[in-house]
Amino acid sequence: MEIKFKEHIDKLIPLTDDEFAFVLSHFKFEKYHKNDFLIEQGEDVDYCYYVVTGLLKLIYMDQDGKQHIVSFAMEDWWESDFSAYFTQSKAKMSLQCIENTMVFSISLSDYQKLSTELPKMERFFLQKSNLGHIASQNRILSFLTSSANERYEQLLKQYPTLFQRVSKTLLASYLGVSRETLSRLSS
Amino acid sequence: MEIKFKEHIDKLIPLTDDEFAFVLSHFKFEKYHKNDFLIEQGEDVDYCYYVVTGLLKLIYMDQDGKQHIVSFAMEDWWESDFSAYFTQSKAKMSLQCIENTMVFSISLSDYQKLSTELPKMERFFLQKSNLGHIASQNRILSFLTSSANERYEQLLKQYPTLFQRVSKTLLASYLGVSRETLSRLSS
DNA sequence: TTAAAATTGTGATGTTTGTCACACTAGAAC
DNA sequence: GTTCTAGTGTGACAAACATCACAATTTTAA
Repeated sequence: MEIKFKEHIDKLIPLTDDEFAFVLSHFKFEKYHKNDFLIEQGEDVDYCYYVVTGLLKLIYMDQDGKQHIVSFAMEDWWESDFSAYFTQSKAKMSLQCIENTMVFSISLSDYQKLSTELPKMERFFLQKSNLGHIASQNRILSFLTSSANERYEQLLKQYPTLFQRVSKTLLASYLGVSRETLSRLSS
Repeated sequence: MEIKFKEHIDKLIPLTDDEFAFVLSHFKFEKYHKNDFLIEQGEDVDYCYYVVTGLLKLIYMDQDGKQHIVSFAMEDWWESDFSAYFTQSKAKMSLQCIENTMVFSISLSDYQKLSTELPKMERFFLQKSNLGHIASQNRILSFLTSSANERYEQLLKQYPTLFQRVSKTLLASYLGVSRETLSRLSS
């Protein structure tokens, strides 16, 4: 588990073994089961998570009780309700396991401590945040430029493995169409 | 101009006058006219911009020649084609003036130098990036949960000033609906 | 194993939105 | 002033998509 985590960081910012041990001391390793909640809408968001293995969904439930998938979090992804995490406010979204999942979690105070004590990690978090921002912007672009059918094909191309791991109902919710419409799309 | 810039940074990370002078030495002050391009699709992206005054649009043009507004950049916003900027690749989007606009611009090498030499600024950029990521996620959420009509009302509530400054055609493009549909919406 | 729950496909129908067409207005350029 | 252009509203129609209903299948849990 730790090796995978180190390799993930090394891809952007190479660390010595000592540095990585120091990084690791700020994290907590946790195992969750399918359907467990890591974050629940309306409650405090104490941690940001790095997914080692498994699969999570970041969901928003609207007033009608309908679930919308803001994001899937697969292996090597960082996820949280970042807005609530950074401002220490109540969660607007829930983070729930689709599969059994193992994560490294870090509290906001440890995140800030680590960033200050080891500038390399601040650099790492900055790069990760920029990449996340870019990914979100691409998703916005796909809503602006593409039909449901095209968004479906783009997703299929970008994350081919997702389709064996996630129900079509969830995929539809991620794409922003009804499950019936998704079921009628070509390909 | 400089004072406004310093106050903007101070809101997140207070700087001494010396520190700010050092920051400023990495930036270039520029004036642009309405309809000028700061970034053109297909070309290099040499700078990231802080908008002092004025208004910009970040646009993507699809194969049919249709323009889609990824973002408006108002006073105090940071904007670029971040994907192309950070990876030093060709722009996928254009950044164009809606009004006469003044900016502070910074090259990627200066951005990296500044981040390294003054950790406070790396902290500042990290916080800005996180906020940008959160804003994008909220926009995604509005596509998932809301009709064109609701998205219009949300935008009206969040940026009431925008409506005196941009045409309805541009607003429609930002909201992801046709200009005719926007024209037919209530409120 | 067996009953209950979740998942998926598909028909019928209504709503939302896009596209094309045209008219009107206001401001910019000459 | 006049011409030109960009912006806007609106009708008619077509396409995309949502919703409701129901059946078939698979998965889950007892």
